[in-house]
Amino acid sequence: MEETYEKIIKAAYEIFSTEGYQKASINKIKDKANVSKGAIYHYFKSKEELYLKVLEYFIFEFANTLENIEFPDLYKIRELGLIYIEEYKKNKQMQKFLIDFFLQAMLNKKIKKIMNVFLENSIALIENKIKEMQEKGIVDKNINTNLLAQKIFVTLDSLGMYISIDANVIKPEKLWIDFVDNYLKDFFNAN
Amino acid sequence: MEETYEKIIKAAYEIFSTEGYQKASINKIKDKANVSKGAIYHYFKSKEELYLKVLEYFIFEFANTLENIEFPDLYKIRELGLIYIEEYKKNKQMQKFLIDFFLQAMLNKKIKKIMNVFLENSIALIENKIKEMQEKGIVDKNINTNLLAQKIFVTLDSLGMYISIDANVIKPEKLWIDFVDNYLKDFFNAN
Amino acid sequence: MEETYEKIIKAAYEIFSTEGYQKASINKIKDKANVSKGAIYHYFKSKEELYLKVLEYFIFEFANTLENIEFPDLYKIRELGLIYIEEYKKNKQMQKFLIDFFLQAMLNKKIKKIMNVFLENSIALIENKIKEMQEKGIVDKNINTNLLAQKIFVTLDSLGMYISIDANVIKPEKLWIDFVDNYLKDFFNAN
Amino acid sequence: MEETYEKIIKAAYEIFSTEGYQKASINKIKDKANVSKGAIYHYFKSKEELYLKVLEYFIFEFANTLENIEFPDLYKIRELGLIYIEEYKKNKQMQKFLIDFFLQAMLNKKIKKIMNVFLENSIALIENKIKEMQEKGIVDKNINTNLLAQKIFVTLDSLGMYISIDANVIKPEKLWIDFVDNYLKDFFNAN
DNA sequence: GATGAATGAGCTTTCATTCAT
DNA sequence: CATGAATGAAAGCTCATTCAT
Repeated sequence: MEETYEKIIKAAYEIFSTEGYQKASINKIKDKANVSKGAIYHYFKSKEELYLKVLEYFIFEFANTLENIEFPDLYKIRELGLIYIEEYKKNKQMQKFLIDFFLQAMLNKKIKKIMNVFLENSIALIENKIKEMQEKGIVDKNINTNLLAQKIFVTLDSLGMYISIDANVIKPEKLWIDFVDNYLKDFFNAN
Repeated sequence: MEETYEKIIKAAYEIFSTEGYQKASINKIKDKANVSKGAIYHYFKSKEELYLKVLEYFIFEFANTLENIEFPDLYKIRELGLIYIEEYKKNKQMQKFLIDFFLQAMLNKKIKKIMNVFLENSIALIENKIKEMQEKGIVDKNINTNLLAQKIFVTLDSLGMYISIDANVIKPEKLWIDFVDNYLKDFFNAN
Repeated sequence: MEETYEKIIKAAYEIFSTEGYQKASINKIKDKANVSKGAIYHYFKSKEELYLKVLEYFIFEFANTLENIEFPDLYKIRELGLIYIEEYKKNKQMQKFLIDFFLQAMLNKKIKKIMNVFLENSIALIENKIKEMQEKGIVDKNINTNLLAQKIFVTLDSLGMYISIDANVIKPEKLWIDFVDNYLKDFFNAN
Repeated sequence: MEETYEKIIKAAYEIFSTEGYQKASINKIKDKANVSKGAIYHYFKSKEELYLKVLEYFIFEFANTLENIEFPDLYKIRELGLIYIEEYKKNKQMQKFLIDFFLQAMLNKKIKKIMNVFLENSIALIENKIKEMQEKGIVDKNINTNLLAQKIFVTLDSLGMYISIDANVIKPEKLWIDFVDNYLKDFFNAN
């Protein structure tokens, strides 16, 4: 059944995101998924391949979430950021997975490639949203949409990182509000 | 001799920063350091303790570098950032080490504590530089120096991360110049 | 297959009884059993657990042997003791295992518990034999059967110990005959 | 100074008697003795030699204790045994050391030799006490003094063993009283 | 599809011992 | 006399992977 495949992917995602790729073991994954070791090797030829498939799943979910976010106006963006930060504080798992994804990208060329595609897609998605807003006249037509998208992505990404390690010197909400008010607002048309 | 201790620390730093904490093995470290396994365990009671000592060493070096950087004026800051980016592209080791430091901070409470101290100190150092500039009249007296320090640190840190994974969608130089010209310049007094 | 499990138990019993728990190594056991290290850890989660399972096996065998011994009359008991001493002199392995079992019981609470159960069962077995003899009128009806059982067990156990270290000042046969003639005979009914 | 030598012997005795020979490590001994590793190897050429010297020390102390015990009459012997059992219940260290001594005697020929000498001397000491009592007319002149000495030694030794593992099926006091009243009394002259 | 027995390399760590100082 | 740095073999154990069933 395809059920087994999905059970493995989900269990693997959980273990990878709590332990990191290296420390995660096939044994823990099989226990979490409640399948046999053989079942895992039936669907995935190695731990690395399993990780790559989990990355695919993660990236797909991530893109989906991103796609469904609406950026109607500057005020809403500020609100959304704060909600997103709140979410992060509750669920640090995704951020753990992401940071390990970065680390593995440094150590493994295949993963580096996937990371690049992931970044490209994420930024393209944000850029598209910005372009839609340009068409609606919300955002200034003369700006470099790609650079703005990069900026937004990098800002959210780095905030998430500091949240996930409970860095108490870094104040994500303040940085976010500052970012929106002192930076983003310049690209929005006054209404 | 203290020589052996330092040889181990330096070799460990190299191995940890190329392989990450989990994948790094005492065997590889001993080979790199050209010492015996026993020598490592003579100085460090476990792999974890060795890592903690390497962190200390890393943080000390990092603070030293930070302290010696001069921020005379906005133009120079822009230049310095670009040089720093160039350096990073050549030597990705430190950034790899830093990202693994983040990951380990998520998985291990002792390391999380050290990470917090590291962030506090780094931001305090930057804040001091900004205060000096305020006294010299270079920077606006009314700004929140701590938030600005956070901002600078977070920006440099996240750029370093994307550099180290050769993320080609992210253009660190452009983001840096944009950051200086559209954000930092507001805090500087016009001359 | 169950075969492997048994091969490991038997090899482990041999190594444990010739080297003692601490000196016995998984490597020696795996070589003796002709299995891989992984196979051992597939069946037993640690060296300690393996030892506990070997204890189980040993205790089962011991109880079996005890149960099959017949104590028809005083004369036969004296004979049986001598045969048993002769057996011991030839095969010191069991006694070595037993003495190490005692030592480990002092150092490890789990083993101490097992030792207690082992002693209880052994003494209960002997006590039952004595009660049967009471019913047949061979043994005096008024004696404390439990104390007598303790006495017999302790005597045999301590003799075995001195045999296994080839203590030449201790004469097990003489002590045994003395025990039967000067102590046991008082509990038997004259015929 | 000779002080160091003695500090090592005493620390080694403590560690050997709490951990057993195999598990005891030179490191733990040096920490307990508060001396350097080199100091240990200055006085003892190996762990084995150290153990042999500790055995010497132990045997000397044991003989001393034995020698100072007085056996004036049967009633006192019974009392003494009970006191001795009480002592054992409080301090199990010596018994632990003794049982490990037995185990090591099975595994190592040098230790086996020492064990034999130890047993010979202990039994000889007891035998001498019995002979003194014979001369005083307390004990029957026609008995086999050596066998009686063996009997007493074996009984006390085995009781100590069961005490040290907290064997709750074995009742040392009852066994001792039984031993005195049903066995020993036959060898004493009526008064 | 799925199981889990089995492998063996490699892991971290301990340890008795040596030796220059 | 005494130190403690250094060694390297061997310990218990983990783990990704293979494969017969």
